[in-house]
Amino acid sequence: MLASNFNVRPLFEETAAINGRCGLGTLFEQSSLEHATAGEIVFFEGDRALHLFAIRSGNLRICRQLHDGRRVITGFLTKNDIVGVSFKNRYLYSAEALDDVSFQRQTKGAFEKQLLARPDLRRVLLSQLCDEVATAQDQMVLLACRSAEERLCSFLLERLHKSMAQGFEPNVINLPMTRLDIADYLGLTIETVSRTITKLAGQGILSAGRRHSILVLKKAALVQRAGEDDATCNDGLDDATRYYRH
Amino acid sequence: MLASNFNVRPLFEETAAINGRCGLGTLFEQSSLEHATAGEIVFFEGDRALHLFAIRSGNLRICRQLHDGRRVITGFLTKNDIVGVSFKNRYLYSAEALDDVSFQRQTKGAFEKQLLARPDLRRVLLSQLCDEVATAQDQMVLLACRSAEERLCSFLLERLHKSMAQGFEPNVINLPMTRLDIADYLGLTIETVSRTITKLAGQGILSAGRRHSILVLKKAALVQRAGEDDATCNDGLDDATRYYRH
DNA sequence: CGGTCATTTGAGCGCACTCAATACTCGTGG
DNA sequence: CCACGAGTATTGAGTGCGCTCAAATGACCG
Repeated sequence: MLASNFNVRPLFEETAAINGRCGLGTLFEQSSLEHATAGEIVFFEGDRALHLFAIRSGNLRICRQLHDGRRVITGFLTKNDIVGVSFKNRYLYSAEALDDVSFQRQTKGAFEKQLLARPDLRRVLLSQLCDEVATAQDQMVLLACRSAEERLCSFLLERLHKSMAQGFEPNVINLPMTRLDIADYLGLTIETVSRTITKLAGQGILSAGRRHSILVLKKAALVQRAGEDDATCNDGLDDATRYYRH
Repeated sequence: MLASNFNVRPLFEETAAINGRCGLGTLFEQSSLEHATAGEIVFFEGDRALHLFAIRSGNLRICRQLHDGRRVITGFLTKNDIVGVSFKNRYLYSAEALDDVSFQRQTKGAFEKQLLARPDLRRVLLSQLCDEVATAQDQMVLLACRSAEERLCSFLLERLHKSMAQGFEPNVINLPMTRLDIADYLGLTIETVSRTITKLAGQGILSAGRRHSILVLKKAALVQRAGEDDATCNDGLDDATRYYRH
């Protein structure tokens, strides 16, 4: 195994800023636009991994299915994300549309070929891979030792940042996924997710208005209940001596 | 985010086979050998990430510490592993010696510079990164929805494969880590790990002899209790139609 | 307005956790 | 070689968080 440790945020913002001009998405521009509606599956876990996909609008969930029916969602994708980067013969997970999705596809061969001529994009690819490793490790920490409330608060904050970045009203969380999706992402049941949201609303921290949007009333309380918020803690870090004991 | 899906096994075996001749380890060969003993910390979470490390012998644990004292082990490293690959300013985790460890180090700059001249090694690096992403996602599935017994059986099988690959006697699991390390890796408590091992031994599946080695008596039972074993299921897959419903 | 699906709410249970005590391992020194 | 001590592991008792099963309510669409 190779343990890595990558410059997530700065590079991510960089790629976000240059997307459409220099991002990996440019490699898909000659492909025709395809569409999927809520519940449609772009590709299945186990399918031959022939293509990569660039999401242009809408949202996807990335799922892994256990043979007994249990499901884990390992991530949610949205505009400007790329999915299917792979050296493996078959996809290790399914990609399913949460709502109306439009995307472009590209064969693996053509993608790799174009990449050979673009050292700058190779670096972007690497940085996004790194981002993914870091995200996966954060998720491992969350799943390994956090309570239901901590998990949900963490998730809601993450979503709040995404929503604000996408231009939603301040303090409004946009949730394109269902409660069941959230549960499968956080390693909880749908009932526990629901109960926890209700509890937070009862404490005046949230106001769960409609199904797919939640208003945050006390962000500070949310941060506190999330335990140490990964995002805010791992970000700046330019000075030494941090939070560990020994 | 960028969701990836990589050719884990074949590439891994390739890198294992060529290690010492063409692997990433060659980039460390001019460095002097350093040593650490059990409990020593090679680098801390939060330290400036200046170096990469190539493990030459012994075992390490990779830890993340939460500010309230909880700890998660995200992986174990051993001979021929590289740690510290990073575009980030600071390490996101600590690396601690489980036993007597010898390693070589290399600055990030020198590593990257040498890599520029070696497209073959760039590919190895990428493949190992992919391996790590796949491993992390397997772990997410394990942590999100498996019982204590499933987790432990999964872990023991994983360790059994590693032990046999390293030339231990057949069906003997070598465990360089403590029960607490195992617990922090599997998202359990030390008591639950201990109880589960006792239970499996009582059922004649294991024989927990000394502290750091376990004899497997019924491997099939272990596989069955692990649920679907990720390794064996994700491996071959050359034919279509696999285990999902829809 | 009715039907379907998503969500909420309730009651009860069980797995894994916590706290606590005991037993084992292994290294060290008498 | 044995006795001792510190760290590690096992075992026991009891509890609680999140799960399961079940029913009611609410949202959305034709």
